[in-house]
Parts: sequence; C-alpha cells; structure tokens
Amino acid sequence: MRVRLRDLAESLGLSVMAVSKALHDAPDIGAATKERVRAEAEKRGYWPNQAARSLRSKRSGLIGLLVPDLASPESSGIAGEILKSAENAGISVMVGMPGEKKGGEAAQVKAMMGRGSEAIFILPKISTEHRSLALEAVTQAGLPVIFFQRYPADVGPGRARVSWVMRDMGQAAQLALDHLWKLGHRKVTYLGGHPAERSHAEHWRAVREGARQRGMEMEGEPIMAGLRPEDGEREMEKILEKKSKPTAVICGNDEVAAGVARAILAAGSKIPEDLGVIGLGDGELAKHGPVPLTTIGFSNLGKAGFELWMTIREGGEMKPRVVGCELIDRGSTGKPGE
Amino acid sequence: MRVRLRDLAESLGLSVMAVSKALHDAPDIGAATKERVRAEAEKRGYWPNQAARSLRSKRSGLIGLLVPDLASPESSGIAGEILKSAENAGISVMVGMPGEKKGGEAAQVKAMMGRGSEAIFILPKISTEHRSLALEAVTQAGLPVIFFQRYPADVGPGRARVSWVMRDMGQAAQLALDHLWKLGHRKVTYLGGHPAERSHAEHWRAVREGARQRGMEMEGEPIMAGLRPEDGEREMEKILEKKSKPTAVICGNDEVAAGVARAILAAGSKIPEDLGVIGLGDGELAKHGPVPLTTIGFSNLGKAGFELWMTIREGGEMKPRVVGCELIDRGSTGKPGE
DNA sequence: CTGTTAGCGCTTTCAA
DNA sequence: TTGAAAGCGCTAACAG
Repeated sequence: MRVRLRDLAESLGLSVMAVSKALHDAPDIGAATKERVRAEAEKRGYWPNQAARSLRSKRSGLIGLLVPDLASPESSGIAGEILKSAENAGISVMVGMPGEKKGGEAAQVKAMMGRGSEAIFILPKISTEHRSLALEAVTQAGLPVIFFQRYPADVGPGRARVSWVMRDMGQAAQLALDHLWKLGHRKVTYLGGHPAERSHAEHWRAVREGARQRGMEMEGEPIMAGLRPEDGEREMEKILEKKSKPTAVICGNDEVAAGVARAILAAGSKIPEDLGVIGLGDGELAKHGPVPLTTIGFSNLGKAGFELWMTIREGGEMKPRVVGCELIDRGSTGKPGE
Repeated sequence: MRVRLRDLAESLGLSVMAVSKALHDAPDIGAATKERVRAEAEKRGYWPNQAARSLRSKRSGLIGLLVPDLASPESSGIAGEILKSAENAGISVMVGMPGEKKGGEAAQVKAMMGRGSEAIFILPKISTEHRSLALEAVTQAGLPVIFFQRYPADVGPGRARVSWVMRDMGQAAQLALDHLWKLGHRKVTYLGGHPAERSHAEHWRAVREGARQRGMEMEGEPIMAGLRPEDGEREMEKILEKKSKPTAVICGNDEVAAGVARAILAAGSKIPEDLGVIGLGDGELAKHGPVPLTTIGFSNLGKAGFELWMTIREGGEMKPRVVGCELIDRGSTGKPGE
C-alpha cells in the first residue's frame, strides 16, 4: 500500500478531493485536470485503498461466496461461473469453504460482512438443515443472499432479501424421457440421489410423472442412494442381478451415471446396445468417464445468479430464477435391443 | 454492519478502548470485565468491521488467491486445499480468476492489495510468460508471493519476497518406473504435456534418465501434445497404428491417461493385459475415468503453500518447498503380455 | 470547476 | 487496570 490520494494531490498541487473526483470521472472536474491526474496516478502506480473506501461509502464492490467444496464438478463449475461474471463486472469475491467445525459458516459469513460484502452467495451443502444460523446473521444485517441449486427449507419468498437460482429439473426430466421414448424405450429405471435433496426429489418426481403420461413403465422403485460414482456402480450391480431389467437408466447426475456405466461394462454388457444410460449435468465425467455420456447440460447457473444480484443491486426485484437445459447426445443411448 | 464497539461500550458503561481490548483478550483488562464484554458482544451479535481494522493495523488476516480456472481438477484441488487451510487458521481469502482481458491479472491483484491482502497466492496458467506485470505490482508493494506448481521464468530465489511450492516430479518418475520395472516392463512410451511447462519437462526428463539408468527402452519420442483427455486419445491412436509398440504408457497427468485408456479400449485392446497405463495426480478421472488408473498421488500442495506463508509471516525463511508423492495401484498396470 | 469540513470504525500510543 | 487523543485513507455533503 504505497501511494495515496494525498501523495498524488501534493505532487500535482491539487486537493485530495479534486484527485478523488478526477479518478472517479466526476462531472464537475475539468477534462484537462482529469487527464493530468490520471497520468500521474498511472505513473506512480496508484491503486485505491478499498478498505478505506468501503469504510466510507456504501458500495464496496465485494461479495462473499460460500462453497461446500471445490472437488465436485458441480460446485467448482458454478463457483467458476460466478468468478468469471464477477471479473467482468469489476466485482471482487471472497470465498469461504466452511468445514465441519460448528459455527464455521457463521464465522465465515461474519468475516465477509465485516469486510463490507454487499451480498452473500451460497452454494449449499446437500444437507441444508443447519444453514439457518449463517442465514440469520446475514439477513439480520440486511444483506441480500442468493442461493444456488438448492435453498434451505425455512426460507420462503416472503423472507426479506433472499432469493435463488435453480435448474429446471422438470425440463431435464422431459428431455431425457422424450429422447428415450423416441428411440423406442418403454421401460426405464431411475437411479438418483439424495432424497432429502429437493432438486433431486423433483427430478425423480418429474421423471415418474412424465413416464406415466407417456405410458412408459418405470422398472423398480426409484433408487436414491447417493450421488457419487461408487453409489451408481453399487446400485447398478444389484439391478443387473435381477431378472426383470430396464432398457435404459436415467441418472440423477453424471457421476452416478459414470458409476452405472462402469458396472454395466464390468458385467460384460454393452452401452448403448444392451442398456442405455443418460446422465445429468454435462460435467467432466460425462465427457471423459467410462463412456461418453448422453446427458443434460444446463445453461450458466453462476452467471444467472450473478445477474440476479446485479438486478437487485440496482433496485430490481428479488424474484428467483430458473435456468433451462438441453440434451447432449454422446451416444450412451440408442434403440433398445439392437 | 450493525453493532459497533461504541454501541457495546455505551450499553456497558465502558470506553470503546476497554471493549476493544477485552475482545482481544489484552493482558491489561480485568477478567470480570472481559467476561461482561464478551457476553454483551455475543448477545448483540457484534462482529468487527475488518475494513476499519485493517485501515489501522498491519495484519488484515486476508490473502489473495489467483487461479487460472476452476474446471481442471488440478487447480480446483489446490484451491480447495488452500481454502481449507485458511479456514483452519482463521484467514480470509479473496479469489480472482482473471480471464484473457489484458491487464486483468494486474487489476485483480491491485484489488486484493487494496483490500489489505497480506500475501498473494498464484496458481499460474500454463503459459507463465506475461505473468511479470502482476508480479511487478505485488513485489513492489512488498507483499510476499507464493506460486504453486510452476513459477515464471524471470523470478529467482534472489528476488525479494517470492517463493513457491512444487511437486517432486523426479520422485514421481522414479515411482512409476520402479513399479513398471518390477512388473517386467522393458519398453515404455512417454505421453506428456506442454513442453514449455517446466514441471512437465522435468517429469519427462526424469523418466528418460530413470529409464536409461535401468536399461529400459523408451519407445518413440516423448510426446508433448497437451494435457487434456482428447490429447491423450488422439496421440494414443497414432501409437496404436505403429508396428513397434510399448508395453506401457507413462502419462503426464490423469487426464491424458484417461484419454489414452479410452483409445486403447476403443481399439479393442485390454488394460493392463495388452498395454499398461500410469497416470499422474490421483484426480477424479483416475478414480472414475474409463478404467481405474494406477497413478501417482501427491501430498497436499495447497496446505504446504499455506504453511510456507505462515512461516514467512512469522518472520521465517522464504525457502521454496517440494512435496512428495506415492504410487496408487488401481490395476491399470500389470505384467506385460499376460 | 475546485476545496473544506467532517467522520466512517477501529487501533496505536500515551496518559491517568 | 482503564481511558483520551489522534489518525489510518477515503468520500458525502456542502462551500466557495
């Protein structure tokens, strides 16, 4: 932290205020002066002390982002989208990854608010129960909160300054079913995720409804046994031992689908000839896992959330948003029994 | 930003200073007073304004982290390790992901310094040429910089306040070669990454040297054609068309190895019976890619870097560090020709 | 068009 | 063991 406004002011023979205004391109400063100031600032390598700035003014140009981890493609993907949007808008981001330590989330949120964050973005963990503590502190302080992908059960649209962006799981289900239906599949199994997880429950429900409407048979109960590849692998092994088998498996995410694919190949069956697999998310494993996966890709959730906040910041509405999706055919689905 | 020290002071009938000291557990405040202050702070939900604090004191408890992206398992992994270490130490982290925009890096670094960052952590992009600009600004400000994984060519240990943590690529090469040698492989191919990339060049060099020492034959030129799965896939297809083939392929990272594995399977060959594959990094694709990969796992680089900084912060040396590795056998290697 | 005054919330320094 | 004074670098509000 070297050069201050005062240093510039002194060497230019101006007041601190004039320099500040010039750098902010205020309308009441002469063009010639502005130019002189800018040149000097450039020459001496000035950059503003944001701590001092946000102590004084309301806008800090800083947001806080809470992530559960960065290992899963889901969270690192969304986090990356947010960081990119933030850079384009000239906004800085503090990132916190609270561990299991009790009160860790609240502590991180307080640190973010203490540094002047204008909003808190939260990528919740799957279990969203104990979220409320952190949320309490934030909303009490009057900061807007944006949730991504899921949100705790106890917040409703009535709650002050809380909003969220979600993926359209209903559309995702329809796309998958349409695709399979057109190929000729009439019997499918659902292999999903965490039942307490609203978006996954919704996905499953939409698949079941959509299948019923089309007159498609759902083989077996929905299997909600986790979202990791090993979960998919384990459950698929069980399915393969049964007499009655589906012709395709709709998965709750790409990781489960990767595990499913591995189990199918390990059993000596072929994809898509013997069994079709369809993922969700278009992540790394959909492209480079056991087989290239037909999957559902969503449009940019992080960007949508960031834009939602920008709207709110300018006084706009807090209405939650839903982003759409498209089917990406990589050949892990085909006509059944071919 | 609600309750201030002043508010606490007023309701407790103390001075602002007494409250500040009590919360900092200063030695010159009575135990009873401390307790009263803490209780009140808790009750009213006080948390400090860090902007004001770092305006006054030297230690801000904030660091800046620059990442090239979060999509690759490499960068998101290290970033996650850093965030976790930071949480444990009660340090906040600003994260920037500069895009291609010119001057983006420098701008982000300035924003970090402007908010009082005590250090800048950099996960460089593969091409480290134009790094110097950002670096210039930081070192000029006297902040320590820690590089992860690679560092620009123009910084040496002589340079003030710059250090780095690296992976021991030599050891990684030795582990891979030992493993293959013991299994009976006598002819291997190297399929690596970016030649301008110091650590990958070093890996390749160590593999070549190690092979020579053991009397192992290197089949073909080292192939440095990229680090993505599609690069590995494409190059492996070429190798498979040749007459003279190796019995195992040593890859520059897990992603390349995943591509290699896919090409081998696509050609109808078996892993490890027809061809062994060995990765590097123990990432997601090593566990859940086309086949489970035998690979080299490194110990926690992010943590090592964070600890290096903590040492420096307490006045310790800036000596760069190197972290070790171990072989993880997941069965993509076996006896040749079996 | 440019400058002055005041003060954001905290901590450093020094006095009581 | 506690408190008063001063000021970190910046900007809102108002004068000139």
